[in-house]
Amino acid sequence: MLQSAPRGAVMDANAKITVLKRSNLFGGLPPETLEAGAEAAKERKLDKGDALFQQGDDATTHYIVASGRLRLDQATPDGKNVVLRFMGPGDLVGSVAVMRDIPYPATPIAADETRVLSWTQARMMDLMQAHPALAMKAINMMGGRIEELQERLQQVATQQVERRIAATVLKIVGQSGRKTEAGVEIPFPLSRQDLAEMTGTTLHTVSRTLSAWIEEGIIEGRRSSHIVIKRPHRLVEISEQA
Amino acid sequence: MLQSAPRGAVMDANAKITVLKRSNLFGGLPPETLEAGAEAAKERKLDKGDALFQQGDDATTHYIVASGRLRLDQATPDGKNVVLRFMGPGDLVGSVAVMRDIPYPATPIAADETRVLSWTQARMMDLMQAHPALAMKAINMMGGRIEELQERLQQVATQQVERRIAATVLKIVGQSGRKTEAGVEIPFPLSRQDLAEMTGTTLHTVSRTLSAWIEEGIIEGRRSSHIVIKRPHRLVEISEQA
DNA sequence: CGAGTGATTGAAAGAAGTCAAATCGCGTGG
DNA sequence: CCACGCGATTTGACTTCTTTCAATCACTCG
Repeated sequence: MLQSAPRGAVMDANAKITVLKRSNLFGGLPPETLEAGAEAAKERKLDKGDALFQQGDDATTHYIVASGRLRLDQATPDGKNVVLRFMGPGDLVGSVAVMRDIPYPATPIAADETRVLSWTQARMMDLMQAHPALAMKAINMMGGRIEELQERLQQVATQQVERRIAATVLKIVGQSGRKTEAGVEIPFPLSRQDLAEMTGTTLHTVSRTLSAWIEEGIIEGRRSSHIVIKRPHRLVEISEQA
Repeated sequence: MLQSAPRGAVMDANAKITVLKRSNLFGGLPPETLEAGAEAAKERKLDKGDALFQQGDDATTHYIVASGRLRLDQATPDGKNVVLRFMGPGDLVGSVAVMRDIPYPATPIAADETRVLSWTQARMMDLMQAHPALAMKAINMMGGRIEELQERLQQVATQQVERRIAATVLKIVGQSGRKTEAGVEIPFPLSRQDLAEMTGTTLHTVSRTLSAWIEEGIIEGRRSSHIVIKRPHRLVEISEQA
């Protein structure tokens, strides 16, 4: 029926509205705002490893993650890489750059098969004009991002590596953890390299640290692509240790 | 005349407008917006070392620095301290917390004698309602803060200490440097401890690093409260060195 | 089964932190 | 005006944490 729908599009209007309800930008707004937002949205599917856009591209589009997971990578001038954050359903991607009219400062890569909704700058402007609460939500969202960055800066600036890794794992667990029989599982692939680039260390140090945790029974066995935490409380202790 | 003006208030309406013109929030907005903003503003003077408010306080007030310099300190749960940034004339203080309705996440301390303008949450809301461009500017300001934090996170996560110190000194020079006969001067007191807390290192390492720079003739002599950079270009090299 | 990618681990080097002590500069009070 | 005391700074010696370098290993995919 919808001949113009992008390849791989499978979400109907209700599914889109459900996604928007969970999002930082539309969450808590009245139904007519959600409907207007859903109507204006396009859908796009990314396979694991695909980039949503490239760092340095002109920022023309707002995105919200519908399902799956994006890893936001920032390449440094000297060829290293920093993982700014992982983003899951409901998270806004690209909006800060679009609103400031600067190039995208990082590249979002699908950590798993991922679906996103998108709005052009113009459409989002119209939406914000028609629904002023959206602008307030945008401010709120950006404030949350600032808070998060300040916390990470503080961690990287003052804490030792093991604490940072513990805190990072716990944050991801808090955002995306799934309870299983064995413990809490991180439901998407998270490599040692990823953790290293999130915590500002090397994959070697991460590997050693996780090996020690496995030894201690804090997390589950080796070389499985999904990390399982068996003793979250112990991780909390590590993340708070003086 | 103005019996209700706070102690130490010395700015007339024009002086306030001049400050607003230079600010991130009001800069570039039409004269009537500036006038409305200036009219709604209160003034406050801080002596060196005074706190504008305390981390953890309810965020009820927006501030803009009129003159002087504030150091934004964040105390960590384990008793350390991180300097989030220095703020000078035109910079907004506290607004992120006010708009998100969360406690102030840090304490701004006057690094020197400092004057600020302030608006209650309600007054600022009225202003934003009456002048929609203000909300857009607020979004822009927050975006800039996010960018800055991402850059610092990247630095702390990937660069060695000397590079970070060099980059930090250069950033401060870019924001506040004054040219003198001897070189570029940072016109407010900046201790080794301050630099350490900005770069995530110890005052010992900062002291050693600056001593080496003095040795090399990059900056000026020791134990003077205002740092003078004699060879900025060399500092740029250090901040970019692989 | 072989290649390739990611992970693990040992050994050595290096960067920065900790501990400790001396020094300097400045303001205070005699 | 000068001695005293305090806080900031400098510096040396040592320790520790991380990284770097180098192999090896495990698992997955073709």
